Amino acid sequence: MSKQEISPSVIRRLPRYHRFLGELAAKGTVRISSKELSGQMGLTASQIRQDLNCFGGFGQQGYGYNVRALYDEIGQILGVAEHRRTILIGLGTMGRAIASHVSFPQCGCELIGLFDSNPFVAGRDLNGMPVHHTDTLAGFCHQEHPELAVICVPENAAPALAQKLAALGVRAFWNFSHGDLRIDDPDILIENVHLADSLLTLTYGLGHEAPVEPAP
Amino acid sequence: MSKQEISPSVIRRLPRYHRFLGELAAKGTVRISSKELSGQMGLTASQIRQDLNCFGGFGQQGYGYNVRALYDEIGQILGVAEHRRTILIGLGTMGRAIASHVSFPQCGCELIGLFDSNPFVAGRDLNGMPVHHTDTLAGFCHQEHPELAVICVPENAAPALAQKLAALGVRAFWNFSHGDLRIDDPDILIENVHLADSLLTLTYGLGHEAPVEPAP
DNA sequence: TAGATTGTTAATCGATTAACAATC
DNA sequence: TAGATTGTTAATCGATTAACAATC
Repeated sequence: MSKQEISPSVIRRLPRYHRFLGELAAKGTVRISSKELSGQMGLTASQIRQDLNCFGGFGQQGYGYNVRALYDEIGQILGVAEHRRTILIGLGTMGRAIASHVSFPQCGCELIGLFDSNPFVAGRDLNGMPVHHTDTLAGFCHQEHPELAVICVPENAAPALAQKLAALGVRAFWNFSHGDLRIDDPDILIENVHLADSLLTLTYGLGHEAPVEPAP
Repeated sequence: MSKQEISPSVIRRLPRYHRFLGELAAKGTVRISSKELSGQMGLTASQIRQDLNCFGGFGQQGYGYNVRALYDEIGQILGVAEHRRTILIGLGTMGRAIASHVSFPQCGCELIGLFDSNPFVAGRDLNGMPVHHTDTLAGFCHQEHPELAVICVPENAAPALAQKLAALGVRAFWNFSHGDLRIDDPDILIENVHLADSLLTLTYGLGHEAPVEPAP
């Protein structure tokens, strides 16, 4: 129950557990054993039990886990029912795609503001939400106190923007600008997303096929 | 020089090294020590030297590493100069953003075809590239032999599509559909991108602030 | 009760860090 | 040469897997 020190590796796996359990629940599966789940997720049963036990005994010997209850527990741990006040800055292709494609409410986030520095974009709408001009950011933050900012501006604008937002009270950054964000305050959370990094692992993988060499 | 067995953790760090070195090179930095680089990247110098030595001695004692040479070496290892024939299927918001926002050439990939199943989208253009109808996929693959497919279709359509493409010779999948892809062939590479998973780590982090408890 | 499956401890494995001799 | 910094080995740390007693 108490939150001790959960290892980052475990935390990174939680959203995936949550997704799989959600799908099982949607399919009407009532109970599942760590063995069965391990088969579906491509993990070991041991690891699943180890992971879940970081947070407490959610299962029952001889039975397994109740899918719905486990789904809810993990959702609770992640905070999917929160309403983290979230803003998104930069409505280029990527910003628009993130705003439309990512389900913020399902991630415990409430999108309360969209911003762009282009006067032809600011003033318009996106999915029924008004887009504000970046110049109004400070005033907005003083009134609305967003905790989380999604950064979709060009690389050169990102560091200064993040610095400014941090000073305005934003405590977490989801960064899609090329180039890693770094803020010295250790209490500020930063998640740098680099899609190209992900693609490059495939490029690497394709380049090293069947490197079968004759034995020495 | 020979490619032995490089650990996945090292491979996942390579794109980031490549990015940082590219920026240093662009700034005109000629040489860098593992210590200096470690400071900039937030790693230990030890880890950097360990990582780079998986591939051979790129540095020079008493001097450090030549930025440009190291950048080129890592690019070489990743395969950034390749021309992996790549197709993208599904031109919803996300598909369009990926097509525009990700620099495929810089990742060693050549985008040779865009596909969508919506007849109002197929036949049109995206950034000067024609969008084909998904029905023409088989014929296209027989002629053009794409190796890599970017999957941006809805979750329910993704598994069947991937299966079909795998049968048509596609060897790597970059999957943006919600829900993990799994193909039993171990030679097929799959990179499942789940942006919501990344956002949820921030939600989790925000929810567990200052859990300072009184000492027992 | 017998069977199944967890929670949990112990063993293994891999990845990171530290240390230092080699060498530019 | 002296100083710096690598390449590389050894030590540490953390994460995964295996095993099994507890228990539903």
